[in-house]
Amino acid sequence: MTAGPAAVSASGQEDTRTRLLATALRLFTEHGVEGTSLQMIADALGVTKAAVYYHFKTKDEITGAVAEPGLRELDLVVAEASRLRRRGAQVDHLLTGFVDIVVRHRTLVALFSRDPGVTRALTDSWATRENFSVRMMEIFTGPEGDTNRAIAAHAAITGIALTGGAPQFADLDDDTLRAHLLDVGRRLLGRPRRVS
Amino acid sequence: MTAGPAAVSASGQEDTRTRLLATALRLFTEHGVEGTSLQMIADALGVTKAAVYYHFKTKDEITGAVAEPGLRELDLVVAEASRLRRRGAQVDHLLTGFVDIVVRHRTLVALFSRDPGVTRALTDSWATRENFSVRMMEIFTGPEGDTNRAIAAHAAITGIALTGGAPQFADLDDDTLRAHLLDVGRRLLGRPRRVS
DNA sequence: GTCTATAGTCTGATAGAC
DNA sequence: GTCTATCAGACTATAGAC
Repeated sequence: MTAGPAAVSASGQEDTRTRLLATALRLFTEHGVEGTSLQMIADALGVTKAAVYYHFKTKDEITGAVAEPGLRELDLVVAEASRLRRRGAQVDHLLTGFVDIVVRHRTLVALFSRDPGVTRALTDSWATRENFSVRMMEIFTGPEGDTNRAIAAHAAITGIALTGGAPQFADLDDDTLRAHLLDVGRRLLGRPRRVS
Repeated sequence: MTAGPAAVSASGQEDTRTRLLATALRLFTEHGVEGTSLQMIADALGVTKAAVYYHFKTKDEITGAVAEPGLRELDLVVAEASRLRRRGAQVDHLLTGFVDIVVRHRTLVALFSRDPGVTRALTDSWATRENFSVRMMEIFTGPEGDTNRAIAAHAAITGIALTGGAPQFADLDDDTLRAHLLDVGRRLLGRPRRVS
């Protein structure tokens, strides 16, 4: 008996929950959080609305559960970067970590980079998307508060997130996408680039 | 009697319509198109829902009217760029034109760069946001179909649009914002940069 | 664990008075 | 040109059977 993630006693439950979250993410990406109803999620899963409510008490809870893994990883990477001594190392660590999260989650980071519905749903449970944005901007921009750097950093974050989640690049394998997104970040943040 | 735009015989009407569109844009930016109800628009204007319906038959019509001026200008700039002979000139014209539109409309371009509700509302009347994205990508990326260039171009478009519409840069005057956004575009598209 | 049935609210939209 | 009043339908969410 190989223990699955968080080894559930009864089988199937964790699977339905996972399928539900994957379906919700897909629909959220396609129609936006506010544009996606519980009915749409239920229909796509082939179950009823009430079945969805068995797994999650509210729609906001679904939104939170969809966003959680990405936000958790992002939180970790930002914290790690903050602890580094040299600023160049901070920027490099945050950039590579951020790009890696974008690539592995694809549409998810793009979703909460742009959807007001996600922010609204998470204002209580998480410290808001804006908080991540601010902390990342501080590291990328540096203490000087230079406007040009701030705008470049903002463009890097949004550009990487939305491009990594764009459907037209969905076919690219992780390594290829990661390399190109890193290149985007290095250009905008003024970091040394590898051979392209 | 100085003729206003499209000189309306009765006064006041054009003004209410303009106020309505400005209010709608603000709310759309804040809550997303699907997250904004006609009730919210009416309340913000201090009128009733029925008063809103006097000016526009449907919500989609409001969305279309909000997006129209930006899309019209974008369409023009893309067409102008296409007619140029040298590829470098095409890229430069499209970049400066795009940045200029972003700066003058601020939140608007960010809105239809990211909100699925806008795309859905305009699938009939306009040839869809995707069409603009494709045409811009063709010019920015070039005929070779290089993946690195395509990703850089996509990041440039989304990064410029979302950064230009970001609330944290709303205080910057047009010239400053334009210069920095141009810099972002030139870095990503590999165009020569002026002195920073 | 998934269902039916339904409550209660809000939506976009219409008709018609002023 | 803006209002009141109202519509049918969709929404989130709940209660309780199986």
